Amino acid sequence: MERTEKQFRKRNAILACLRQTTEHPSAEWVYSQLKPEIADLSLGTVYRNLSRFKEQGLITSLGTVNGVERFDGNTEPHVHYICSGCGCVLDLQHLSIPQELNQAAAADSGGEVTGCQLTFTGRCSKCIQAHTL
Amino acid sequence: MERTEKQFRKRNAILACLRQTTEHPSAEWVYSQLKPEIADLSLGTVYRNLSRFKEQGLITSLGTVNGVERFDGNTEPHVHYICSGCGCVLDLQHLSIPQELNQAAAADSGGEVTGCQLTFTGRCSKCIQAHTL
DNA sequence: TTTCTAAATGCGAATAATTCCTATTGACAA
DNA sequence: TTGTCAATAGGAATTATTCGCATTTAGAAA
Repeated sequence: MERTEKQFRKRNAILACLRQTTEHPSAEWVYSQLKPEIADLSLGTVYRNLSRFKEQGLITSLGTVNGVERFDGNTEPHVHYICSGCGCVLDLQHLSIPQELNQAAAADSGGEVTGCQLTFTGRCSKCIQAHTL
Repeated sequence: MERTEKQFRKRNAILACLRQTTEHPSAEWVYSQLKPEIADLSLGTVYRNLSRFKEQGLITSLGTVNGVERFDGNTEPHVHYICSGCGCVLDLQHLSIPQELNQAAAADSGGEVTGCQLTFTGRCSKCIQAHTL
């Protein structure tokens, strides 16, 4: 197990990074976080593993914000808020996605439904304040 | 008006293209649709105008599907279904976004809410059928 | 008409996020 | 020790999108 620890050291670090933050980070962000402690980490590895995690369902993608893809280590269905000013992403803890919609969506689309995303956009409080100053 | 017609001929054609289709197209798609009838249309003009329309609120963006941005000429709030197989986008006509959520989202985020997107993902009926064959 | 200005565009270069390719390394089995 | 296979580094390649600049055109002014 010491061996597998070493074998998957980078992979584990990348996943752990996603799990520990609420930043909904980009590949670059993960890279810049881990690089100091893992000197020989390469950006390609971050991309490769994020893509693998995504297809394994270990993480999800929020889509792109300002042209860069953002990931979420929390796979529980929840609602997002994306600020059009600074690009930050918040979890809206007090809102939930009505689960009965999934069946309705499957019926309406005629296909199968595997995921659902509810996202609000607007200017966050920080951006409003900064603009007001 | 004949003059303005000519002056904005390409711009109008691009907007009309978005309005007339339910394809939720990309810039390239719009370009390839219009190019035959407007021989001297350039892709840059399509990008430039789509971006302008978006910031004017005349169209909306769905975000990217397989790395390319997709647009919607229908600005009425409605629910989308994106197929992870072929990348097609459907409008779910029989579902609606609970409008009372906007206030709750504003309260929960602490900022202001200007938009909301509800998107389902899965494999569309065509892709299921193709896979079954 | 002639001239001027500003907006719209074409076209090709530039940018930047992401993916791809190849050599290398390390883990494990035989 | 040898062989195999997965994981990775590093940099090149790809590609959607944006930018810069010269050109055209509409409409106003002279």
